[in-house]
Amino acid sequence: MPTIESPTATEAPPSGTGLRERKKRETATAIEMAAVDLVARLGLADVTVEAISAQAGVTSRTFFNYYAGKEDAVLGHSRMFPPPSLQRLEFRPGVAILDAVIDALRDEFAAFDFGTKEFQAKRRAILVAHPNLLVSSFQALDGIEVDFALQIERLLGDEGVVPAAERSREAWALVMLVGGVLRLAMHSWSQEEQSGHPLSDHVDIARATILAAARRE
Amino acid sequence: MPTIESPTATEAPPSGTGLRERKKRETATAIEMAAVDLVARLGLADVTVEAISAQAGVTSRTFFNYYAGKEDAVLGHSRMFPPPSLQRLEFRPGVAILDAVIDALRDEFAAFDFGTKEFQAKRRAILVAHPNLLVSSFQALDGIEVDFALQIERLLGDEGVVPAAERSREAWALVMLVGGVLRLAMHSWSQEEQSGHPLSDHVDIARATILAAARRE
DNA sequence: CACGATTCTTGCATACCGTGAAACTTTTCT
DNA sequence: AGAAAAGTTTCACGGTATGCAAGAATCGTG
Repeated sequence: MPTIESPTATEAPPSGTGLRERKKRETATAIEMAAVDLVARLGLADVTVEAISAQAGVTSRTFFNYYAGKEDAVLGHSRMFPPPSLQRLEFRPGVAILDAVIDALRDEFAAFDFGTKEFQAKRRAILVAHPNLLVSSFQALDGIEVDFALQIERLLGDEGVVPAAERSREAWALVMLVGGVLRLAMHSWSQEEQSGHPLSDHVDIARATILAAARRE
Repeated sequence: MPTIESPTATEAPPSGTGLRERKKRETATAIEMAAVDLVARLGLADVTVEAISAQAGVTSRTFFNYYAGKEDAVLGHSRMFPPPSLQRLEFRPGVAILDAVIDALRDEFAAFDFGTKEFQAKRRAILVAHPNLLVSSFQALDGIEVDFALQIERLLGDEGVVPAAERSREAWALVMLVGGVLRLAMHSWSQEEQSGHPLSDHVDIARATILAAARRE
């Protein structure tokens, strides 16, 4: 081995190790910043991938290696980094599955609050001007819902309340509920005047609101 | 008046009158049929707009007059005919707003069941192979959600239960709930083996499932 | 039915999108 | 240092989507 091993590094470093990984992250955020900046100033339609790439200092071909299009770049959904998964989520008695799933997704949402206040404000403005972007946000990220449904079905099995025959339908219902909660949270977050509460607060309120609405009927 | 009035036609015919309107509908369904047929056989990626247009007997330029892309053509979301609106929906005491809204959208869903059994089966197969299409289906149809939220807010005002300050949030929560119900219905409909129950049945089941899931927490 | 007005289709031109393949550069590992 | 792995660039290409102007079909009216 050439260099001295970093201490407590026997465990495989999952990310952030090495220059390569760091540069990848830098490129990803550079593109994301450029995309948010340009789209906030000119509008989604009047910004080309080429312009974003130029401002980020890469070729447009590289852009497409990271993001599938402007929309994903604005939202920060890079192809290079895996989408969230519920694989490691375990059932805990006393914790509602809906809550467990939403909590598990908090980290993903935290990424939306990264950067300066100005940056967040720009992104919020974009989401106000282009509400359709919210749809693809944290929902239907290319089959992610299927994974979610399977994992939730597994949790339902561990819970043991819902009969096996109903679990798939029930799991998909929960997926749709979670999706609704997250989208509502994104909506109120984007509508908020000035930079206010973090997204996680909006998630809590959104969950309470949707559950209350469902119970009112 | 040039021609003899058709009997019982004192009421303004809202649609389907005239040769022009009929031809428009014919062209729209011709494109839709061609799109579903080709995509079912070759897959979404291997079908070009040009191929769909050719099979439908129009130019690709005309195709784009009717649909924004293959996806919309497969789903039957034509630009020529306005998306559903809740403008005319009125509050009725004793009828839950969620139910009223869903009922009002039934007609749109009926359109999904049109055509031969084979045609419906083809479309179901497409939706199984391309679950992402479901996302854009009856949700976020280019700002339709904003209209929905406003109309639901109006209904909430007529109902008079929710305080005014909470109505917007509540309305959006209902929008997300309705969206979840419709998407769940579409999902189970598309997953169904063989041509089975009409979509409206799936809507009823989906609504019950989601509300039950929300109440279980 | 004949006329103008409206509406839809078409063809052309154009810009952008998104991907594959091969050459080249940078990082990693030993 | 040198080979292997990973990332970027260049080039090429087909598909997507829209604007515009000319032409054809339909509608309303006298």
